[in-house]
Amino acid sequence: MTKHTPRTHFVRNSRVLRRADEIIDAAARVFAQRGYHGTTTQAIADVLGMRQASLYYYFPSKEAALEEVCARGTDGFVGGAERVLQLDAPPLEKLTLLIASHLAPIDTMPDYVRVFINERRYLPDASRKRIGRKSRRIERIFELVIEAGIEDGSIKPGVDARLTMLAVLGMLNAVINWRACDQCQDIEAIAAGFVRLVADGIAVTNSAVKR
Amino acid sequence: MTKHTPRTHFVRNSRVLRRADEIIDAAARVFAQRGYHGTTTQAIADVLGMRQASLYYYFPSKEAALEEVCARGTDGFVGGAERVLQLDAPPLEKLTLLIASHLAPIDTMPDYVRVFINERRYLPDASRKRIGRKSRRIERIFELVIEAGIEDGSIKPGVDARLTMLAVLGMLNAVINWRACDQCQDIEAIAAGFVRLVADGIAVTNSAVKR
DNA sequence: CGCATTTTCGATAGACCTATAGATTCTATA
DNA sequence: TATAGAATCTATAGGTCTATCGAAAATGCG
Repeated sequence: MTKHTPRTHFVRNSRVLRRADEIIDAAARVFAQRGYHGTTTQAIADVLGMRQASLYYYFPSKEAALEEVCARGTDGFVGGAERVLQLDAPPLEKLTLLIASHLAPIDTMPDYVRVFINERRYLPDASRKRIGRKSRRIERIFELVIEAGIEDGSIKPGVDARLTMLAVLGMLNAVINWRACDQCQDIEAIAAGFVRLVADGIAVTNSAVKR
Repeated sequence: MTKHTPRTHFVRNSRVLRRADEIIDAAARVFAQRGYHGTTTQAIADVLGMRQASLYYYFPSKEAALEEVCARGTDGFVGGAERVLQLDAPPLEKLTLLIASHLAPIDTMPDYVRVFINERRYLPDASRKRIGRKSRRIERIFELVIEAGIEDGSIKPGVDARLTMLAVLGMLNAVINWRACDQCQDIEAIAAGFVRLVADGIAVTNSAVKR
């Protein structure tokens, strides 16, 4: 009753929510830079100019902060992908939109995405599985669209949908790791380049000559 | 003079070398699984059934072990890529070989590669730069081969060599992260699938109809 | 302004981790 | 088998980190 018990971890008014947001944002930044285990709660507090202990008014543990950062990282992806899947468009166009949609969070919230990609494996079992489900859902959406393309004849029949999906997601997720240091290409150009690569390949197919 | 000073860290006979190898191998395994900062020297010792303190007979620090693991991780890549570059073959064939060659270490020494890819950023400045140079060399080799293809007309003139290189390395390096959990496809099939994707794309180019 | 509530703070317990030091056991050889 | 040197051990200093607790400051409301 009269004990300390900040109910804040359960009920949250908008002020608390906003401050919690700032903390999550700082956590995302530091986790992204130094990795989860390489990050001290002190470092997170430093970003905000507050004391290390004060963080615990908003979050029960460092692990909980990681969980929240990862959750926001995935949601950026899932929402967009799910929306593209619902569209009424030919598969190749959907794939184009999926690629652009997947690059969006990488562009707008790179820290969250980076943490989601690189640090989610350090989550406790329960939440890692939850995040894993979303992650597999994203994969499945790419796979479904590619399969649809094979079925309607717009994608080559021999193509391995699963392998292609893994390849495409691989190149997309890699952007997170080179965008920072590389000559920061604009995201539209990257998307366009990827789409051309995936759709048409880079080889000059001199079909008349070759067969 | 008569002090303890095990010279082992500097002079190494073959016995010491072999044991050091075992330790590095254990370190690679644990680093790969839990990340550098998530790994305790105790966990490395556990793998070998030896005491935590005994590791320090072979290595001056945990950081030095990471350095060695990363070095071996890169060397697997660089050697192969450099050899392919020297070959006298058309660019597209070189690219095919580069892809296969890059997948080889991922297949045969996944722990080292994983650590190299995910943990190298935690190396101290000096060695991180050294590793970084090798890493950039690998990128450059892919880029050179693609550029050569553009010049000799076997690769489409509009292709962005740098972006393509980043895409290809992205999909290749991603293999490390799904090979373990996914239905472990054989590496040859993965290589073949990637080559087809990169060279020809997945879209049905109904050139007669489309233009 | 005075009081209740919310938010932040200082201090630190308790756990854990790297790396060192000196003792001890193992190994090989004469 | 006695001995030197190599390899491993036990113990722990010294440091860091998370999370807690109760006090203090800030906030907002009557």
